[in-house]
Amino acid sequence: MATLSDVARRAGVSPATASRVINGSSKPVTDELRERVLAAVAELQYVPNAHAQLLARSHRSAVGVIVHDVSDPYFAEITRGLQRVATDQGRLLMICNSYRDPDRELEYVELLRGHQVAALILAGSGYHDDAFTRQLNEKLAAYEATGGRVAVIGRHEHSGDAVMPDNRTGGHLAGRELCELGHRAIGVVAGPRILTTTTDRLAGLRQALGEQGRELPERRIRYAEFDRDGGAEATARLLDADPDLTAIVALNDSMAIGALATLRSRSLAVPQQISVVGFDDMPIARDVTPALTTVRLPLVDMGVRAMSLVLGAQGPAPRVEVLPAELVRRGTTGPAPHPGWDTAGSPPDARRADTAS
Amino acid sequence: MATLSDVARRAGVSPATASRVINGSSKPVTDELRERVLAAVAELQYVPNAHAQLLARSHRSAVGVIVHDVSDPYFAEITRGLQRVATDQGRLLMICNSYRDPDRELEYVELLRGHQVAALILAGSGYHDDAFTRQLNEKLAAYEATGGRVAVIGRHEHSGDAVMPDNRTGGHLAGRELCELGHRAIGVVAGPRILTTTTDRLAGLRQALGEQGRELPERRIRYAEFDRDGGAEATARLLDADPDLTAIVALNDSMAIGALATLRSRSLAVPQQISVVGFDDMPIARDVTPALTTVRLPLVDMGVRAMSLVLGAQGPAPRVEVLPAELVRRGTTGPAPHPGWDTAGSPPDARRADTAS
DNA sequence: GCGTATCAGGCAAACGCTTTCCCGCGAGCG
DNA sequence: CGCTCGCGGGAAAGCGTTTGCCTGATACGC
Repeated sequence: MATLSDVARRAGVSPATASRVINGSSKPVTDELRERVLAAVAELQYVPNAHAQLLARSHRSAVGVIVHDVSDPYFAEITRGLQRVATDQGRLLMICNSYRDPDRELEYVELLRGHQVAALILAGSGYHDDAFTRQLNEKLAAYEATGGRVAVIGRHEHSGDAVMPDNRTGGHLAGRELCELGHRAIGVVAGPRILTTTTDRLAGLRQALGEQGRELPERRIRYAEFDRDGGAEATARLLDADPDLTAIVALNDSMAIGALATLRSRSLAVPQQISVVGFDDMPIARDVTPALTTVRLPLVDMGVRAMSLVLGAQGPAPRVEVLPAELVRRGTTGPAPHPGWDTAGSPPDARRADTAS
Repeated sequence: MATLSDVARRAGVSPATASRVINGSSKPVTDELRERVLAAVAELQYVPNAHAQLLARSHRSAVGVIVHDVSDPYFAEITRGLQRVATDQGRLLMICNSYRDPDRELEYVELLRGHQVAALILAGSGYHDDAFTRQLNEKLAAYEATGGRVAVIGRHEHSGDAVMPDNRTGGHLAGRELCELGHRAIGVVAGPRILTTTTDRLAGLRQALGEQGRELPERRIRYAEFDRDGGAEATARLLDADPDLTAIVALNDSMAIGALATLRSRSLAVPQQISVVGFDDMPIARDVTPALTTVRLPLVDMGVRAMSLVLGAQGPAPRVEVLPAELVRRGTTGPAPHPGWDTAGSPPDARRADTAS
């Protein structure tokens, strides 16, 4: 690889001058030398060594991002928001997938710190795991102590800046909607119980049912991976145990899509026989049939806010921005097929009052 | 940030020794000193400066990847394959999104070169743009000249190692299938015509029709963005111009999903009134209703192969691996509603011979 | 007891760049 | 005409590591 000195030599100038020309230093350079340097750069196909540059100007500019999985639409949307702000400010993003492995998350914090990122953003649910939470907090504190900025998205265990989707209210919205539609036998297809996102959403749901004097017994909840197949499988287990369910809340849209697949394979009509509510409002939600009723989270905006927090002025106290959840009614929800006084029997095939999308 | 010298000072050893302890050099160090260094590392929360390390040991280890958009399922799958191999070999991946902007692609090649990546993988369609192709080839050649390895996925304009999905045969499969089902009025929802992927798939399709003595006139093709909304819009334009279409080929699954949305909004029954074939077999294809008939590409495998090529032994000649496409029949295709001898009129609503999924 | 082989550990030179500081030169001013 | 000032350009000191090489000490053989 050609180096700066190669360029300088070829142009007949000092490395200092070459450097100044190449990255437009404020120090003036005569046009003639500038030309010569530029010519040399072109001839040698010179590209500065990024590591050497970053070492020399100890000027942190990149931002590190740790998500569970960028290819998961939830994070893809958040990342879009992060990118938008970062690009506007000429920042490079280093994105790492933890695949929901706490250890990997810890490793990535170190890695990114080692890469001298100016800030660190952790997106995605936290874990109910005190040992891990403590470790992570220590690492983040150490990082912040050296001037690094930190923001988290969707996890409350860290004390710094945070952007929080209102998972609890979202769960509440889903619960209330189903109650109002007359559903009583509601099953929940949940993500891993170790995730705070799961428990937060569950708590809101439970509260909504509670307000109607109902309960959400543990036997009506199935925990599985937070993806399509997890949703399919959990739904199957749920139906096996309790075939009279009239509604299912999936704690994210991927799981909801899996739930729909299972329902389809069992020939259960949605929403005539059973209603389904998702969570997140991923883009695909409107394209399944029937279109998915779900709780919308402003994902892109969450990314935008988090990046703004971290690149903006350092606040005196840690700031927490809570972003609202919103119910989006589409085609997978409808009135409960069995009125409350009827607890058994399959729904009459007549009720085809489709609430089309 | 604590530096190696800080650690060394605190442990009462030289930086050399500290370094040796920290990255387990082959050079022996007494247990006592080792302990002291390790203790200092822990106390200071020391993390080595990655840039300094990469500068010092001029040992390229990371691999650069340029894709159109990781959050697009097509690339997400490919990336999964890339990751798998890279992780196995302890390589870090730097992934960049070009968002189908050729200039950005060029920039990223430079950026990654600057970051001293050991290899470069470009995934995603090439462009019908000679000036760009030449420029890219120059840059890649310059990079290879300095010992970098290069592989491309799904583009033939580069002369180095390549992994190619068989787009042409895939298009052919889709075309033949529809012909065999008796479709004559076939519309195409295509991606941007500047992409080689678009034209390759189109060429295969055209050939299949040609073998049946049919044509694919330009008026039955609409070009749009390679995503859901592009597909929806192109389908609308297609139907407006030619309401008698009995089948639509979308050149990728995202577009197919958009096509289905448009058909639904126009109350056209799929596949009874109109058939749809997608391309790629993204995970979501089986979850729309009806499930999408599509041409499967071994996306993960493409990633695996490309990374293996680039990390494996340098071949004498550039290697090209062509991976086969395969038709996956699901629910969106069925026999043409109008027999060939009838060229007008809307389909009789009686033919409900659903080929269920 | 001396010389040599062995071994742990330190010194210092890279790695490729940025940037401060300094120097020489020509112009402007008194 | 001499002095100062401004300006373009170069020398060199880092930035934080790694690592080849050297040194001093210890152990060993003769």
